[in-house]
Amino acid sequence: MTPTILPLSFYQRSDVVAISKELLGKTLLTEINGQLTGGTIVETEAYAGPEDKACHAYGNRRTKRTEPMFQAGGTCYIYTCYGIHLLLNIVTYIEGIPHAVLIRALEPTFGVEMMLKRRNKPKLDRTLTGGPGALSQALGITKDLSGQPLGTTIRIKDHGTAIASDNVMSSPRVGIAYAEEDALLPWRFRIKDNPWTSPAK
DNA sequence: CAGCAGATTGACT
DNA sequence: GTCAATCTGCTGC
Repeated sequence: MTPTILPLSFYQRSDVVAISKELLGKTLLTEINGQLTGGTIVETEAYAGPEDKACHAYGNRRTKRTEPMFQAGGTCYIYTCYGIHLLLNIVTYIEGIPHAVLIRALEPTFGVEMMLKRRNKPKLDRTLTGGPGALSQALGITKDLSGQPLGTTIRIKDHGTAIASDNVMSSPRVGIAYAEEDALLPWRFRIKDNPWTSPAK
């Protein structure tokens, strides 16, 4: 199987929900100081800018913080949450429309040793890349990478593994109670029965 | 094993 | 000053 890098046109479609689902099963890699780390994407979350109260850019709020989200699809948007956690997003759609996909969990496959070292963990377990904050730390992501295009330090590859829709579970997003009714939208996607996602509900 | 509090940085009102 | 798309560890049962 020859892995191919996803073309920009993949990200620049209007349906952020569809992109979120299709990113499941793809391989996310970072190369930092010559160290290649990453794994298979097993959990994502969709944020549809202007119409989504949960999104930082709701109502086209364009600020210094959300600026990268307004760039064209295929850009990274990295956000500091609660001061200590970095959250990795992939910007989608076209310039000026703040759509993004949050990467929530990976199944570690590349550079596991390196990721363990970064997370200061003795052995591989679900907490290595389970959750956006842990995931960013394991991949060595810093906010310097925010606003950068995919394809250099951060890459997503397609190994040809499509996830059948039967194997995609959707559920409400968490941690965004302030978003009111939009918090109930089932825009959190994960691969069914994959041990690297949080337990199925 | 469930539940809760603490950590800590940057941007917005 | 307050809030934010979270994780971890400690508590008590």
